[in-house]
Amino acid sequence: MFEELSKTKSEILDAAASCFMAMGSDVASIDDVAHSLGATKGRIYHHFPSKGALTSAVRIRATMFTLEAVTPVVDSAKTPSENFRAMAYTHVLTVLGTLPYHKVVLQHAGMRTPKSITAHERELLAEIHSLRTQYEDLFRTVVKAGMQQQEFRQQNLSVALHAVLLLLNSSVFWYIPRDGEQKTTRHDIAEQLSGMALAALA
Amino acid sequence: MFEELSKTKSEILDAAASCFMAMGSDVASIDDVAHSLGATKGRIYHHFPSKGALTSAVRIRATMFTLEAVTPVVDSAKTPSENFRAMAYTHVLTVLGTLPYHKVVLQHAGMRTPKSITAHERELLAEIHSLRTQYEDLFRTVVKAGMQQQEFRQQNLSVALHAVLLLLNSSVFWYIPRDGEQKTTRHDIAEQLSGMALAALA
DNA sequence: ACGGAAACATACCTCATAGTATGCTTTTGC
DNA sequence: GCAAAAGCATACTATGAGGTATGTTTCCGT
Repeated sequence: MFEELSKTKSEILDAAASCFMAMGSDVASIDDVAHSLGATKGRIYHHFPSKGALTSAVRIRATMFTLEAVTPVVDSAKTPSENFRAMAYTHVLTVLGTLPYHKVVLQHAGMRTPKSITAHERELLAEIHSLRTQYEDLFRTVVKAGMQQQEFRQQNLSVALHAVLLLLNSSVFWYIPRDGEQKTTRHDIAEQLSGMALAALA
Repeated sequence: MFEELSKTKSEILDAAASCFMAMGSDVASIDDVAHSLGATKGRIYHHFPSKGALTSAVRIRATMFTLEAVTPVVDSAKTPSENFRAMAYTHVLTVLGTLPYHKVVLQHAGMRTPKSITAHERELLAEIHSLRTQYEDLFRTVVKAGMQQQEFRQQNLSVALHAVLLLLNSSVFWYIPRDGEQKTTRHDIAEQLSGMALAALA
């Protein structure tokens, strides 16, 4: 399940994510990704069987980033409010650190499966769905607990969950990494967005 | 500027928006749109010079829907909180009523200009940017006033604005129009999301 | 050092799709 | 009623991009 990713595969994924972020994963061609690496198609098709598999790998890794970062911050001893705030803050900070990957994820948000698809790609899409569900459940559990303990307002859980998660991802749509990139800036954004998300629930 | 849209043009735009929503505006072909109308490419290319012009027309109309719906609800006599809540509610309700159009808009959110582009398409993209800026300013003004009058929390305006607007659009990603479609459902969603957006600011 | 496998590059094929050129049908203006 | 323009279908072209087959180099184990 958790494939070991070699150095070159990681490089290819980084380049693919950047290209897909800039041009859109449907518009950007394999040649574009290869050219951004100073290479040719052969290198990419040696490691990935198809373009769909490549984009799926990017989306899987994106969810991995946030999943591995947010999971350990959940502390069953703390209150739902405290947990949610810490999770939200970590989420935003992680997303801002791996921006291209998550921009690809949001490009495919709420889309149907592509026109033609192989069996292998179907498995990858199923894995993506599984990972995203697993990650969403992380927040769903906390939000649900918060509502039951009267810390959060009583309202439709799914609607509130998706709304809050999208609010936390809002920076993906406009954030542009600066050259002299201070951690304080990302910190401020993560602080503000997590605060807004918490307020939207409470 | 405000082109009169004939009956057939409106039909084509509706079909295009539905196809683009289902398959993605890059994946769906002109033939797909034409086939969903029971027609052929000739009909579409007679009314729109290129595919880029068609998608731009969809995006323009999407912004028009919300712009024309939300603008009249702003009442300078009311408080920023009251104004924002009414605007947010109207926004969500309008979006849910013209869902395919807004799904196309969000597909293109935060994307660079396509690879090759004509002069006419450049004008359309400029018009899209102008309309969206005009619409965002509608909310920006209210949110800014709310911060100055201490009704809203003091925080970065642009970050808060984009976060709240995306929260209000969150339903686009998961909402599926039901067959026996009660207005109450849409009303509930709009009520909840506008309430969450207001709480995120206050 | 050497055989073989991995890691690429190169050249080519194939096909979907945006766009065009043309012809037919219907409506409209006078 | 008739010419002319609008509305649309059909057939075709052209090109970009996904994918493959094969050659070439680098790396590694023994």
